[in-house]
Amino acid sequence: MTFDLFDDLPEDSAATPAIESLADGAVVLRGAARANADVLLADVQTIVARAPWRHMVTPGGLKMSVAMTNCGACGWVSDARGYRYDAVDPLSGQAWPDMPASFRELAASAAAQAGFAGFAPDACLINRYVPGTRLSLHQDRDERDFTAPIVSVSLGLPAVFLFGGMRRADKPQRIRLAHGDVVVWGGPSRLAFHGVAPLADGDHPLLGPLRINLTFRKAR
DNA sequence: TAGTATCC
DNA sequence: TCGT
Repeated sequence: MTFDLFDDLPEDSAATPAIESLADGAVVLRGAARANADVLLADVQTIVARAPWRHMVTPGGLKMSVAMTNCGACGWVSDARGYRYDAVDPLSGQAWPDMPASFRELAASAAAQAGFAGFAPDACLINRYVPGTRLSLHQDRDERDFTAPIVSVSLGLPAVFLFGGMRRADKPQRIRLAHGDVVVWGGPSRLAFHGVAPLADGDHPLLGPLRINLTFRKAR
């Protein structure tokens, strides 16, 4: 029997190519974070113990549906004053938790596989999605230096990632991201509009009804 | 990047 | 305008 090797692959580990190209400078690394997912998730729990999940408020005064926290030298924050990176967690008045080695190593390895050698992120935004929550189309443009890529790690429930172009009006590609998938975008696509479609219901073996996303940036 | 109205 |  020729296909025995594929019979037991879980649904989120389809026999797709390891690397898929989305655009110039943008790739999906299928399953790149799967092997270390348990370590990554344990590290998320440690971070959340010190920097709890919170729903940030946009400059327009609306509460975001996705819960967030950060680790690293600086963290992305949004409030009535706007979007920015801050070395201090406004909830605790303390520095954000250190970025774990598991995070740094995964981010650097994924970036290198995508053609961005030497990626050393100083910020990791951690997003928690429950079914029904979404992130509408936006650009990551609060960083000081756009030469470094963005590295985005998907854990838990699958999501539809929206990857657009340089103009908000550009029709986004819809990319299904499963547990362990990593997206890297940089260079020509560094400022591409992107977002996440409303999360579908589901129950993940490790996370239950949750999706957790790690987004690594070089903010300063 | 304040605050609000409105729409895809 | 990383929101509804």
